[in-house]
Amino acid sequence: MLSLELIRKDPGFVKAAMLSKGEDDCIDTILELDSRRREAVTEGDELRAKRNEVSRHIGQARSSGESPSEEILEEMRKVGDKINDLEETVRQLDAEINGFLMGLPNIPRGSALQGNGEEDNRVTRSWGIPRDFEFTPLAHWDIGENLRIIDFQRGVKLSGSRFYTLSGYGARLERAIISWMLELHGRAGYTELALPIIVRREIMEGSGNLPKFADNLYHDEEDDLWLVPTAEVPITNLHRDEILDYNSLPIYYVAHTPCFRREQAAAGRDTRGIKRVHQFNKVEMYKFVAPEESDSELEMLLSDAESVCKSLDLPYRIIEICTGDMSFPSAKSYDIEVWASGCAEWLEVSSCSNCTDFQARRSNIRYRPEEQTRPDFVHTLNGSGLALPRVMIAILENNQQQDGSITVPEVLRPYTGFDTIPGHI
RNA sequence: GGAGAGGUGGCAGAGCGGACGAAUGCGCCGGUCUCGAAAACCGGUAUACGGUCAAACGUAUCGAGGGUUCGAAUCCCUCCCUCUCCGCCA
Repeated sequence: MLSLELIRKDPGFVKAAMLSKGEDDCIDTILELDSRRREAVTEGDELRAKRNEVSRHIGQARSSGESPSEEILEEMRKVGDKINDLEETVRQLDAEINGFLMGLPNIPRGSALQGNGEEDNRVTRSWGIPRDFEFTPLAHWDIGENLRIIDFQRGVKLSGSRFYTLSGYGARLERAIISWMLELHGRAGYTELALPIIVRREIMEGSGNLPKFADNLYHDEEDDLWLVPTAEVPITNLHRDEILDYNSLPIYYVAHTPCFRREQAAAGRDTRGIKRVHQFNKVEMYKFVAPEESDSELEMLLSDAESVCKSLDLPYRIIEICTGDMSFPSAKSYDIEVWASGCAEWLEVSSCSNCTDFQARRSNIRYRPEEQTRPDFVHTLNGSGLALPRVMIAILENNQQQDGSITVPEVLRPYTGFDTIPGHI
């Protein structure tokens, strides 16, 4: 959520920022509603001040035996009605203003790449060299079926299209990767969390997923509970309505959760394999930091995500996301894409974002810059570390051998308990 | 799911229609005393909005929302949450 104060103070700047994110401009409407709201609030406050005073006098008079005149009581009744009317007006205006504010994306960082859409994103650097194959590498959907480690049909049988089942070595490999990632980030200073993955409506609002992106979410109508599309959602709200101690920042968290996405908008895209599915596992890193640290913390977060790719020996490139392609809550983002030899594609395995104070405002997460000072909103950052299906794809496709077997990356072996997934069943 | 109890400031805990943003204690901050510390004593110690150069000041907030009343932390209704007991169940 954007600060109303900022919109009042510098509407031109906010308008330009919204435009760079491809957003329609409703700033003038907000300002208009806001000034009406403030008028009503002021009038209400004045009437209440009057009522408080008169009531005080009535109380004092009563205690010395006098009884108040019916005229005054009648007048105060009217004042009370007027106050109620004004309160209702303020409530309505609040709801309207809030509706607009909740629909506005975050303002990009000054250092963010300018651009209109995906085509303007920039590859900033890359690491590793895609392996040279002496045979034609298979895509993971073929590997998965050949080795009986990914079962597409039975996933569909259970839950419909875009669901799959891992079995045997496949399930064990994924579990091993998750454990290893959590340990890796744990050693880097991230505190591990195990979280609820169905959450209340306002939790989704706090992270920025609602009200705008309801289409992408699974929803339990009976209790108005929502399945999380990423651990970012519950972690953001972990410190909701809190004032964090001035010396407690930065706070680093890491969590593994299943993620649920309806992918309505992507109907028909990437229907093969496990690249784009409705339910997947992800390890997510998250930071709560002081505002002046968030730029450098983003670089560190990115480097923590990169370290996962490096350890797994997966060739990757870093994409700087331009303003027009940036996600709703983000002020600056990098994606990490790993190379998958079989489907011959760069796969997005991580997105690292600085959300500045956008989620902190929505979730009311503050800190004290110093002892005895006024609280201010924290900055939040999130980054996948990493998304499991695509890491699985890259490992299977890049590490496949001529005989059909898969070599397990060195670092995972203590976690898998096996070095190779055999090529023949 | 049933029955009962309860939700008040950083914490504990009083207040149950007017003088209550809220006693008291603890904690925390500042001071006096001390070579220093402890103890003791004195003072301060919420958040949001409006206001202002800054203040003063005004308004709101005692789980949330509604109601009664000139006036609600206090009375009434609805909802949420916590605890205890019973039932059911990984």
